[in-house]
Amino acid sequence: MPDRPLNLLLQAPVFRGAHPDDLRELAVLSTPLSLRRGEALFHAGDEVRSLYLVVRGSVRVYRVGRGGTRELTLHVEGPRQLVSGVTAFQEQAAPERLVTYPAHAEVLQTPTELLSLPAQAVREAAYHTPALAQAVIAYFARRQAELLERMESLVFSELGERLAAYLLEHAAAPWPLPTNSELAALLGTVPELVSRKLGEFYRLGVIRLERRVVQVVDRPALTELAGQAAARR
Amino acid sequence: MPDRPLNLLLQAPVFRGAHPDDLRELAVLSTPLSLRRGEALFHAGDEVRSLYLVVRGSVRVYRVGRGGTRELTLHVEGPRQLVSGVTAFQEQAAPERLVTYPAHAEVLQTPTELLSLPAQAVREAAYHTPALAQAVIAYFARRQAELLERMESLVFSELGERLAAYLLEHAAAPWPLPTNSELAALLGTVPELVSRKLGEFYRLGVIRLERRVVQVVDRPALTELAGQAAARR
DNA sequence: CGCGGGATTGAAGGGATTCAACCCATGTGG
DNA sequence: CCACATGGGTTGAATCCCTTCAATCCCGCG
Repeated sequence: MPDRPLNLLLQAPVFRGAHPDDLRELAVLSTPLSLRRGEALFHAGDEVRSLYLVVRGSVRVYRVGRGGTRELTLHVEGPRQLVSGVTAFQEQAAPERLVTYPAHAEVLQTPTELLSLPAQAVREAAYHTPALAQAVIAYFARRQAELLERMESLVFSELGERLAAYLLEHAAAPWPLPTNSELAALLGTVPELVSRKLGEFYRLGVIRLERRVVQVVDRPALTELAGQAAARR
Repeated sequence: MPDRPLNLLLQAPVFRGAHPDDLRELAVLSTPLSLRRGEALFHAGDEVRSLYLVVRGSVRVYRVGRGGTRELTLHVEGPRQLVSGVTAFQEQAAPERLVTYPAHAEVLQTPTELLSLPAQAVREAAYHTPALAQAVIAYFARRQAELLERMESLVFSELGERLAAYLLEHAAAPWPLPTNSELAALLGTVPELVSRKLGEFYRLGVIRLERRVVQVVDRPALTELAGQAAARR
């Protein structure tokens, strides 16, 4: 089916409200790619040429610090979400100063399917189509609000609160936890601490944990533990 | 002079590259206001009706946490900069869900002069004028990159490194320090710690400090102290 | 001269970090 | 079928930084 890319684009929140005609050209220019868990989509410092729409699977965008011993996950993007969407709109300040990715991106699930879109073309489309401009700008604004929330919880909340908030977000049903390393990167800490805190919650009886499958038992208590980290939801 | 607002708008980086005709309508709708140090521009939770262009003076945008005992300064905006620029572009998700400021804003200098622009009109203008859309989007992208830098340094660097980096940024000549409270809010900590670290740097001989006027004496050493927090500049 | 806001300093305590050891499940190859 | 390697996970202990509360100091100002 030749216009499947177009449908995918139309369903992405970044382009919400756009008319099919606005996206037809981009759909033609898009190229699909499929990666497996652990594979890198790009590295920090690479030149930005394209942006990626997740079709299936998920991608983690992260930065490394402390001489590589530590990672901070900025976003985890699932289907219909954009990777590097904001960066791709940075114009280069000078001809010799290339725009580069400010973070790394790696694939979390096998298989993960993506649509690669040329950054230049997307920019052009957004500038010249009011509906697209509106959607992109609104998307950026949402993104920034999310980043601020993230930043605030990292600065103001302690690890226990952040972990409790994380657990509450996914508490609908028992679900398998990511590895402690991944959790640590999400929460801005190290695997050891995640292990300790999880054990603490377990001993308190607010969660059940068996073979990495976790279930929230005492939601009020967990909400209490999340403190103000959860107050905003 | 009736078209002074227009000139101010034309000089703002947010609207860089715009044609005067694109901004004429906005200039007419703008209203000037003048505030003094300590006065609030808006509070978190207020409905977003306008965005502000700083003409003279400076404005601090910050969030409070830990039950009000602690503040985190997100940005300090000077002349030609926009306050609440990103938030003002958030469309309301539902008719009953107003868009509200996610942070507080207060004036740092007396006098601070601003131009208030109606959010709705600015949005419309940006959507329908390609040059404006381009400028606004580029501005958002830049802003997000800055936020990421900020977030990274808060997560990865220790207080001493952040303070050293801050001092280096302003090291061109001796200059008067803000109060310790303001510094603390910028660095994500409390005034006591700022005092301690400043004293430490002083005893190390890397800065001179007299009546709140600071001067970087040993720049290499300070760069060393800033560690990776300065490596990216 | 006393007042008040900010700055400094001390001390107690807690959370986070780091390094290291150990466990456990899985998978591989002899 | 077992030895072994591997990658997580868990736990302990030492240390460090940050936090918090409180006392004191300093300086400008009425």
